Amino acid sequence: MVRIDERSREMVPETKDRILEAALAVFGEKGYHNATMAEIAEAAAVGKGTLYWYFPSKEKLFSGMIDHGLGLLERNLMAIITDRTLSFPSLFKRIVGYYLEFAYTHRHLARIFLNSMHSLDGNGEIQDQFLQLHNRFNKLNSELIQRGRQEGFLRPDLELERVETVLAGLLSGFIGRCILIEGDHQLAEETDFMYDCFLNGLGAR
Amino acid sequence: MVRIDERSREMVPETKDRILEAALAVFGEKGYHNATMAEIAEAAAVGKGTLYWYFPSKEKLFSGMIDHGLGLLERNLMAIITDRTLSFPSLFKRIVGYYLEFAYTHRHLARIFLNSMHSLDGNGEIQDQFLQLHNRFNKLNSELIQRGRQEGFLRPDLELERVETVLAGLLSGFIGRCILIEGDHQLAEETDFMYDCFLNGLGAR
Amino acid sequence: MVRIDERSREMVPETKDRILEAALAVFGEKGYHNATMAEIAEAAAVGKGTLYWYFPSKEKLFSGMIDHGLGLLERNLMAIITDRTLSFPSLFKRIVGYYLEFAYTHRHLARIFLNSMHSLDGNGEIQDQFLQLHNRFNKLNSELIQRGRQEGFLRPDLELERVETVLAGLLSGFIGRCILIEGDHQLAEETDFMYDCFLNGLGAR
Amino acid sequence: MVRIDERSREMVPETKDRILEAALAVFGEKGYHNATMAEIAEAAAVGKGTLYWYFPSKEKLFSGMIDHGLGLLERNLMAIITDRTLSFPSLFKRIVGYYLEFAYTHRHLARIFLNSMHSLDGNGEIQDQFLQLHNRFNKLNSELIQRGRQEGFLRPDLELERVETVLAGLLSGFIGRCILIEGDHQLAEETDFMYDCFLNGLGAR
DNA sequence: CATGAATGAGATTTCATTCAT
DNA sequence: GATGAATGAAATCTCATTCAT
Repeated sequence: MVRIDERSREMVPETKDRILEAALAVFGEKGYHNATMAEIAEAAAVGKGTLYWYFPSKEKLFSGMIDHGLGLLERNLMAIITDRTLSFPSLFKRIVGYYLEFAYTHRHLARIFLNSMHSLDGNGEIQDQFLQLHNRFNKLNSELIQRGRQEGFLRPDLELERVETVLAGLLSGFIGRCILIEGDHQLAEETDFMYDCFLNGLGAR
Repeated sequence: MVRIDERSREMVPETKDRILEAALAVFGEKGYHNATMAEIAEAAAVGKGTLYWYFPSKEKLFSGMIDHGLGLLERNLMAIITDRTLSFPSLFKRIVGYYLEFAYTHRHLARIFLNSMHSLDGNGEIQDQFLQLHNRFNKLNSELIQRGRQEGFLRPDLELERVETVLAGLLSGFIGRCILIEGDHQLAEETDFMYDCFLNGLGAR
Repeated sequence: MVRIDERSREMVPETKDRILEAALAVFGEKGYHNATMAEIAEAAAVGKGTLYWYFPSKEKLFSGMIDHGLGLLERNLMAIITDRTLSFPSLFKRIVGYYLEFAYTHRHLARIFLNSMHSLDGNGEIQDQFLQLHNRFNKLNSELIQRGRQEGFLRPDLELERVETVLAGLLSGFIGRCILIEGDHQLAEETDFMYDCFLNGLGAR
Repeated sequence: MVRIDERSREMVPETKDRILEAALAVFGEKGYHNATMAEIAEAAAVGKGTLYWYFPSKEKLFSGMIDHGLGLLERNLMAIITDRTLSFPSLFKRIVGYYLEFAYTHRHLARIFLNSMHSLDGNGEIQDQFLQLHNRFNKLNSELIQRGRQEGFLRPDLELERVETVLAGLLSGFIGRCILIEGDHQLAEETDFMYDCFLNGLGAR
């Protein structure tokens, strides 16, 4: 009659969401170390102890928030890239456009994502998580590039890694602008520009 | 620009350098928050109190270290860009090549530099310093781009800001690789590739 | 002595027993402070809130558990000592034998009992309870000793308190061994030895 | 010129002693868990942080205090037992007398020592330390017993372990009285009584 | 100039207890 | 009667900073 559930605590999804939202806001605003659990609790309108009912440590809360937030980005990008009906130009624009749109609508997450690449802020486990995350996104970008090659849009002689670096750099640059510059962005134009730039460069003629 | 208001604090340059080196090593290895003044003091082989003779706070030490380290990069880039005898292709390669070489030989600094772009690590004052730093580097890049335009190497119709973003993104991508990937890099090749990519893109034909 | 002032709290005896058993197991295994109400609830297969239906606080649960567990020991020892048909040697062996047997079959309780003597674990109220408990057991031991005296088995010149101390010490030593040493003990032999030791000492001849 | 001592922090013996004294007083009064670092700091008239300059954790402070305090007892008992000029009766009385005297003058330590035998208060490492401590004292007692045997004062047929248990029990009983009962004790008389009791028992004749 | 023992504000974390369901 | 999500007081511990020497 009484069931002991030693696996996981009973959780109220609504509360968990409030905590994740608050964590995103506070971590995104002040960074991992400058954010305090007290602030997050206040932002989530729960007691400090409640945070620990849902996440065993500050670290896991941060990491859970990352998974929660960037999981959406990853899944959506996955959905786009596995759509085999899109030709490379459309695919590129869909992917890059979604990156930008996501950055635009989730600035906090985007900032954390950019920071995470070379950051030493967190501790070992968080670093690991970020490393794996970047590997997954890189693999996704790599897939995009290979589609471009197969369809003959990209120079076939180039080392894959270098092309990945170019794409990652461009994304990082433009996502960074979405974060830094307030006001609205012409995402579609920006995307077209990136496509043009990626394929044809910025040289005259 | 030269301030002489650190009134009567007598300093031994040798000691100050040791501290700056130690700060670079420790901050570069562990990040701002995970580094402790005790560690830096030990690495510099001075007492903790001595750090405070030379720098009034952890924050100022960090910021002083940045100025010290990236000042060299900035001055050398300045020297290159003010050389009006170089044509755009040489200029581009000299600038970009020096960025990469610097990143390669000063990994800690390069990592801190990349982190700093979107980081929330430090507090307000450090953020400000980083903002100004990035503005200066961006101005420098902007200068390079405008030389390219004037000499007719770059499409004249493009918004300057976008081109800046592309250049910054490419640099960020390739500097990131210098940091992440151990072993030696073919910096000259990499530079040529970036030039090619920047002007002609990666599209077939 | 029987109080009926726990007014209208309706309790299911079966549940209360499960809680007491669980409390004994957990407190006995980890001590008062290292045991948590959550653990006890889980061990009892009830919700945390249920503990508070039966006991108003952790402290009272602990203290209730002591009464419940050691009450049995006390009542049985009482039954033995009030048996006026036994001569001192039999009485001593019955009493001591029962102490050892009880310690052997209720290690957790025995450990708690031994700890309690000089422990500072709980707070004031628990200390008081332990003090009274030890006074009662001491009175019981005292009774045994006086029977020995009356029947001429013990030296009549000795201060009662000292003899009590000797008996308590011996019990504490041998009960401690029951707890520390796994495997089976020859309780009957041990009891005989204690009797011999108590009366004749361990000196040669 | 500058020596980096990575082994251990520079410590002021006077301060360390104040801390150890304070720790003894507070732990001895309230037990491990009920004592707080804040209280100990206040009792030692130092800042909370200073405790951590001298001891890396509450646990190590406790454990350091034990070593410091009981080390004296152990060394002095060792000195007595290695004196081969003493015959068993004198040796026994010197040893037991010193135990009692120590308990009498260091009640806090004695209480902690008695508690420690079966306590579950501390955590794993502290338990280990106590285990080793008790083993060492037991070995010492064992040595005393064997001297008694060799010199023909003790029955040769008895199992050593049982005799150890008797001695430990007696000590525990009488040390316990020193702690519990205020006012002065006739330590010499008590010692003589223990000797008598140990050798001849308390039986009539 | 240099030192490092001392400090205490502030952070994370635990857990007995409550109460709406 | 029973539950377990929620709470917050209180504890441990860190570390930038100070200051007497």
